[in-house]
Amino acid sequence: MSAQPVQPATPTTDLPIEPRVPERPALEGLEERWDARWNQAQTYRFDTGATRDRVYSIDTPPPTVSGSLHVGHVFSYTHTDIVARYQRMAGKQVFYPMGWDDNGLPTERRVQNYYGVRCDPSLPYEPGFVPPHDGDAKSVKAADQVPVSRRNFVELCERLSGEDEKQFEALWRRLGLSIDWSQTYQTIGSSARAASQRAFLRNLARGEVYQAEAPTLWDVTFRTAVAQAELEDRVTPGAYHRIGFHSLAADKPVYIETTRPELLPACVALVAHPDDARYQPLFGTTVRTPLFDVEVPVVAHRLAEPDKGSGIAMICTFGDVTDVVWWRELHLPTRAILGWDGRLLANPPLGLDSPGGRAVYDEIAGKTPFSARARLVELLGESGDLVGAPTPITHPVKFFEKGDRPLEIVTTRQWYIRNGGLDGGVRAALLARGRELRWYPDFMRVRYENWVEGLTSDWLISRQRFFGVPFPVWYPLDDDGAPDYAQPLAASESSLPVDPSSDTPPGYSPSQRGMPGGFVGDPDVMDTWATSSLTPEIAGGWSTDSDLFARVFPMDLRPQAQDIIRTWLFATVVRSHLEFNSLPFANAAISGFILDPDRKKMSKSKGNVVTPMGLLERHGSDAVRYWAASARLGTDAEFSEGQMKIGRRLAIKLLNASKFALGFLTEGGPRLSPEAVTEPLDRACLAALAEVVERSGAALAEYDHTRALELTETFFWTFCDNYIELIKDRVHGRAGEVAAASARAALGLALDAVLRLFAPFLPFATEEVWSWWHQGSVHLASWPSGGNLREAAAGATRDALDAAGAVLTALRKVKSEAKVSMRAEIESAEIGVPSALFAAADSAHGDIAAAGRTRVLTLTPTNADTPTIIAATLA
RNA sequence: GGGCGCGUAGCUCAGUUGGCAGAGCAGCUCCCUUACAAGGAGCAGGUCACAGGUUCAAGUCCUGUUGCGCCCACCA
Repeated sequence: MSAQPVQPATPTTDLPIEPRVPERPALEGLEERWDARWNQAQTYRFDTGATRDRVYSIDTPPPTVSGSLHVGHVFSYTHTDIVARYQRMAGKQVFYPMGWDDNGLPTERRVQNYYGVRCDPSLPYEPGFVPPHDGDAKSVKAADQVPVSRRNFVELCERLSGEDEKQFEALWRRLGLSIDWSQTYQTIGSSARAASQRAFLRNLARGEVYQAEAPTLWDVTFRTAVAQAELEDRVTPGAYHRIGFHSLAADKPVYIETTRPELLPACVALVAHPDDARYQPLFGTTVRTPLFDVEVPVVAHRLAEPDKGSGIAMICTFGDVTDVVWWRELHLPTRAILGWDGRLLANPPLGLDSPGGRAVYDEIAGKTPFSARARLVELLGESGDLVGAPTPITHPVKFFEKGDRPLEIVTTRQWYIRNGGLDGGVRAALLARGRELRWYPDFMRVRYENWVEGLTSDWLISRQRFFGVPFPVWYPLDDDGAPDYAQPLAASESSLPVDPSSDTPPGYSPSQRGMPGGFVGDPDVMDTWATSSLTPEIAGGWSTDSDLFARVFPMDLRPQAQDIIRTWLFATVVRSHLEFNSLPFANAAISGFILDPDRKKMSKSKGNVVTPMGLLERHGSDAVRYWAASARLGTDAEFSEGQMKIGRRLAIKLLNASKFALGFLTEGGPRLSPEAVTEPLDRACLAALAEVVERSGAALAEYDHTRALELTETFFWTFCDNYIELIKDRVHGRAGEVAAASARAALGLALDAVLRLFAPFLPFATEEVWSWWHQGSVHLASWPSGGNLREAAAGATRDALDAAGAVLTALRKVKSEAKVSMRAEIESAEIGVPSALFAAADSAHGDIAAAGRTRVLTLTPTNADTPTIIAATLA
């Protein structure tokens, strides 16, 4: 994406230079200026020569390019950037790539709507294809979309994604993400397809993927199988229909209650709980289905719930996943009636033989379940088998998360990856991986464990779609032209990526496609998670750049949202566990969501929608980052422009305080010599800062950015409001040159450290100030050293700073109560100081008196907790 | 039905191994301009959801209750 540089940017020196401070420092324009400079200087470029122990690698979430970025993205990507910037300053080479997710249904739909085309893998590639529309083809009906080959479709996708990527990159740059823009990938790109197919082939060779013909949850709109991870329950209205089955063993009908009477022709048994005395006499007998007159057994199973409906249920093939369990465990026959299109099959199922039953089935064949139900309810009413009126209820129904019609269950041949859903050993190993991974916050681990423990099937990775990564396999055709699915023909790894719909398997010629004795390509594509579960491998250059891969894999960090732990995180762990027998990353940082209770009100009154770029322009990027940084990982945060204003104020304060401090460092270059710091107050300030440096760095190393920011911010306000005020007189030289030099050196040392401390949070303001008096970037400077500051403090504690600040507060209170200006002079004051603080306060006596404009200041030890005003006389 | 998280000042939230309840914002009273009015000083404001228990001592640990949010769960 970015041009290749001649050589990696040299980490430039951060030696101080003669400060050049603007007359009126401002935040405006800093984003454009510094983004351009960082880009030009390759500030964030990953050094591909760094050894693994010096590398910190991040498995960045690839945003879906067909969607749009919102404040939630700004929020969580800022958290990651803070980590990246801290690790870089802590001495690591940071591998911080960016991926674009353009694989999957959202992109497929967007390409269709944008260009007016649809993907048809049976078509040949058409070089130079020009789509019928370019920009708005939403009104084009599905039937009028121009069919194109898969390769053409993928090309259009890449073209469209390219536009989105530019906008996304512009936003990330504006936000100040320190991404290495030479490291980008697309999930539908060639290398991602190759990686996805390579991983599949290796799984296949080791027996970790397999095909099975089995009942599968099926979306009738998209006409594709759906995986367990993509399901969601929606509470949906329905109705219990009480229907009588004719019993040969009992003298009256057996009543079941069902919400899906249209599945009556698919009924293969009735089931009740083995302990249910009402139905025990019927176990082992048979009943006949109403209307269809099919003889079915009455069976017992522990999953039948006595208090649900009438306590006895009909088992159909297949109405729900419980039916599948019953069917499998009780070895029942199959009477499928639903087709891939979600309509009832044209022909009645096996065993539906009576002329009367066939006549009824003919009436509903080809109908949707909805209309078949309506007709059957009529017929059941007429025959007297339906008792009373249906009882309306609401109940949870399974949906594809992107679909809007209930899922059906259809028997199909699919590919599965063994993920522990059916294998206790694999499951235990994956649970162990979950414990091996360090989670931030730790309780998110439970979501992983709950999910793995609740798996009921292997991971279904095939989708009956056209756009996506195809399975790199073909099937030999026998002499009758029937495929032999048991003997798939695998592509060679060196040929990847392949498209079996247009490429030819090894050992065959193109003319043998579809011919007896020839071959046919696997028509399906992989689930999008089957590819995005390989982001560490794709970004890290697995099998394409083994040198890079060895330096970055396993990654150090996976940042991601909490709602895709069961999908993205778990799937990535599965693939890495199978391929490398390791975790794909050592740490997982889980972000919370953004809550916006006032969004409606805000939009209404202001008449505009909150877009990320608008926020950045309105408040400044540092301000928005400050808001994001003030929320902890894993915690939902309130969208708060008020918090952004506070961040903005902080950034401006930083500019102004820096301007003040640097004003005293202009002559003869900045003075950062620790030996010059001799005054107790100055030493105390540096001692306090040393502690902040150490605690803040420790917090960032543990992904606790809120703590780090809070520590730094608290120190900074004390620094501005108390320390600077206390030394103002002295730094001007009114207490002599030695005392002035001490203050100036301390100011310089403190400012230097404070800028580094704030750099991960406020990259623009800190870089701006840094440039006033340093060569190079603050973002390539090292994290400040607490030890150096302690050395300059020469054994002092922070007590003098705290004590002097507290006494100064007392003097300010004198003026505040007298309602006079803080500049007003006090003739004389006697302040009682807690004994424990007395020596510390007394050591800064001159500074306090000067800052408090008190001609005669007397400090007296007392037993009170805080300094108290004993006597004061205004001048 | 199971699990996880949360409940602290008007609002948003800190509160570490139990040791005198904190910050910011909002509010109130003041101070204008020699780094900064997108500034500064001061003040006021809490039954730590509720009920038990452990302890010299509980916002913090244990048990239960309750409210809110999220995740999972088997559609008869």
